[in-house]
Amino acid sequence: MKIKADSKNFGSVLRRRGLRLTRSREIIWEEIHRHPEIHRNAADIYRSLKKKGYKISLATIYRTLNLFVETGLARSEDLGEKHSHFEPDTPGAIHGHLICLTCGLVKEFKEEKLREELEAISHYFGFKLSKYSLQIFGFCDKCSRYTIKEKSKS
Amino acid sequence: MKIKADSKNFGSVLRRRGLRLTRSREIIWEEIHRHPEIHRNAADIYRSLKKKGYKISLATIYRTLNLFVETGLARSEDLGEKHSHFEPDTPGAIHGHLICLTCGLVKEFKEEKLREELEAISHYFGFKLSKYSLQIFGFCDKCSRYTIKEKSKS
DNA sequence: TTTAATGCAAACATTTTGCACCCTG
DNA sequence: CAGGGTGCAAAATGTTTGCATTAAA
Repeated sequence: MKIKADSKNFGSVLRRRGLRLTRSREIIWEEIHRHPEIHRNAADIYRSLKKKGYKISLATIYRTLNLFVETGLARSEDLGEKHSHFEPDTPGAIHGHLICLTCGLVKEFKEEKLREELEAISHYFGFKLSKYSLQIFGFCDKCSRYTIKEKSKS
Repeated sequence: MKIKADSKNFGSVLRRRGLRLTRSREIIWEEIHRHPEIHRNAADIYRSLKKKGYKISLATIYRTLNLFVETGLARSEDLGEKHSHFEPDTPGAIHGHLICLTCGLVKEFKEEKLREELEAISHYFGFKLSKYSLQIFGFCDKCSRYTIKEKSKS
């Protein structure tokens, strides 16, 4: 838990851009750091904060998350559902996701070799890699033990 | 152009499932095969067919594309825009996309080594790989020659 | 104080759906 | 000619935005 250190960095990133460090932004920042491995969507975050007694509108959640993404403080991922999922963006934390098509389990993985390979591919096609998004869909250990596959309702 | 052969397969896939081979389905099938490398969204396909004189509703386009995806005849990709893009799904054609953040150019690539690597990663985490989705965002050769980067309006 | 940030509701964009009618098998 | 397929319009979803109000700096 180095939320403190992150928070400090978070504040300075905003200040450097002339943006304000508001209570709402702090709360949302802390919320997405609480379980960074669980990539949450805007509505989840909204409900979660409401339950904790914070009255932050969904519009503000969206504006704040987008602002985090634009300033490089967070990233937005498409995990095969219709909404976006958000996660803190720590430098060098580029990774992929394994997603179970049965139970919806999401597991992060990070492979340095893979990163090098993607950079080589980009280079080969004359592209300058900026970021990548990699999702592997399949069936997790537990779910692939059963023959009957049911659709998860995400 | 082996649309003919594909069409035949297309018909039998439907029949095998007790689905009907309608004119609409044929037209949409041919349309997504016309330039399979250009991944198009539902609205594009709708406009394109309308221009050609086919009166197929957007609802049918969606229902048909979803049906194609469910039966494994096509795949749906998220290329960083708010809508989905569709492409024919030929077996073994699993690939990634390089997407230029400036001009929107989309280039497909296929790397056998990469596929093996992803399979190894899945295996390591106890996942059975079913499909994957890989997007590399960056700047294409042409666009990275200019220092001033403008946002594309996709 | 001044101007960015917020809440609210309305607007948007994309995709899905209910229902009456149509057409394939 | 029965049941799946289609068009149309309405609904559902996820996200953005205009505007008046609030609150950082």
